[in-house]
Amino acid sequence: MDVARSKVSYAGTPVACASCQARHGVVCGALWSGQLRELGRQSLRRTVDAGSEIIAQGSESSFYSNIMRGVVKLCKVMPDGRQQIVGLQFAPDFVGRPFVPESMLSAQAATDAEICVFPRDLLDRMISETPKLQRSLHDQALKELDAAREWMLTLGRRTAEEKVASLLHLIATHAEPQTATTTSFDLPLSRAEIADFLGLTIETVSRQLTKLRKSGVIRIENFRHIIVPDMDELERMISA
Amino acid sequence: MDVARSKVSYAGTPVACASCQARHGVVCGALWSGQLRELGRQSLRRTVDAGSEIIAQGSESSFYSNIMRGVVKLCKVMPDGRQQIVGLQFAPDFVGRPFVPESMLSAQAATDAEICVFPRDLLDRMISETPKLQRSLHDQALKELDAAREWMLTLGRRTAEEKVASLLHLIATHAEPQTATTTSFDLPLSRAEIADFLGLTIETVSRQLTKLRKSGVIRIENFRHIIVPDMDELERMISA
DNA sequence: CGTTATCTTGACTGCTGTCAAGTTATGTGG
DNA sequence: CCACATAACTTGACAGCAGTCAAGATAACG
Repeated sequence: MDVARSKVSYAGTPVACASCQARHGVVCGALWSGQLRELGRQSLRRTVDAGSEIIAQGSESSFYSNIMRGVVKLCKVMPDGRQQIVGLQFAPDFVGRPFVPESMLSAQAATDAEICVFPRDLLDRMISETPKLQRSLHDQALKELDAAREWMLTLGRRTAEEKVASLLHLIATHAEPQTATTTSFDLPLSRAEIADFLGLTIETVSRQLTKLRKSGVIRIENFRHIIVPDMDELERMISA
Repeated sequence: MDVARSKVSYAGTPVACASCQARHGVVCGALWSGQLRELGRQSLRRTVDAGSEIIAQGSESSFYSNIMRGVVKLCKVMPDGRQQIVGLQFAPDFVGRPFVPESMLSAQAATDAEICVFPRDLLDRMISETPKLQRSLHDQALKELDAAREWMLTLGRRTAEEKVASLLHLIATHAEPQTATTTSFDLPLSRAEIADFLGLTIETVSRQLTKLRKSGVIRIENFRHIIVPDMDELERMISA
């Protein structure tokens, strides 16, 4: 792991867990206090900069993580350099591939992020001992599968304009849920990353964002900040 | 379910299970004999014609299935008719979405097929009582997730030629595993279905198949039967 | 204030889609 | 067995959406 670019501190006791973002998340929410204490003892928090790699594609990883803050992108790279983002994960999601140590994809921080790292073999043991944890991780896998298949529809059958609208909708609904029809958020991805998520080029992404801006569906401030005056109108762009 | 187009017979005893294709599959391989007997009592075999629907998108399904023979396609349809195949399943795979009765996708037989159908609430109960079964289904979900993400790379970043080669490779490695470098198989999908799996049109699929045939990578007999003289050469077309 | 990274915009190319015609396989009725 | 109809597939001509290449604008950084 890319320890050089991260600040490390020990989260030695459940005291640290008490106020944790992921305390009631997929993993920790399924543990009883003794297990939580043991996991807390063997876990550590890392602050990772945007762009730094948490798991490398093709490598053996002996760790799992929980996302405490920030956004993590899951990415596949081809030998010739083409790449495709195959998933976005938000706090307090779990990151890792249970049961298979070798990762077929890379996980990188898309934004500055904070993660809680713990040993693979410890969690694997807890999974086998804790049906509730197994069920919880099973649920998370199924949700990721649903999301992946939904995105396959976007990649295979939507136009560039619909793709960009789909991404904005995904971010808007996952990053910071709001009640009003007006929504605003910071994009956790650069134009290049958006292109890699949508199967487009940077230029096409930029052009479609401009088109959505000129048609009044969104406003853009400072490249990264997006304002959606009417979410219903954005949803109509997706036609599904 | 589309019972009208299927022949139904009861598989009342584990005797029927003894010679079953799925006996050691994801579900039945994880049950002890008492459970297997109960599941056998409440399950029934159906022979389904190619094209018939097993689960409808947006409907509540109270059944799960095991595929005994044939190929099942998982498909998402947009309101305007565009559609995307998001997964192919082969015997002895499990079909269904545990824990969520409403299906966000349709499952249809791609070829004539035989499936074993059993009640959702019964299996859900067995899952909660049987850690080994939970684990087995968790494994299947993770494998489907890996496959879905691999296909996202194909949909987003590969050319039409690479997409068609990827599909042939997928079928060749899943349908009938062979040892020799020469491989041959029947396509379980029509040109239209291939197009819906690859995010292309029928015409582009046809053109790329012709191109692969003229370049000697494949031979085509009777539209559906494909011969791959050298699998390595096919893999080189995919560049990954 | 200069340098660099990121993003936008424009001109043009080309891959894939659209539309249409032709071909091959399959099934039905005479 | 043949004539016909239908469905599935292939091929060709052309169009258009998204990619490529290049220049310029904006923001971030030292």
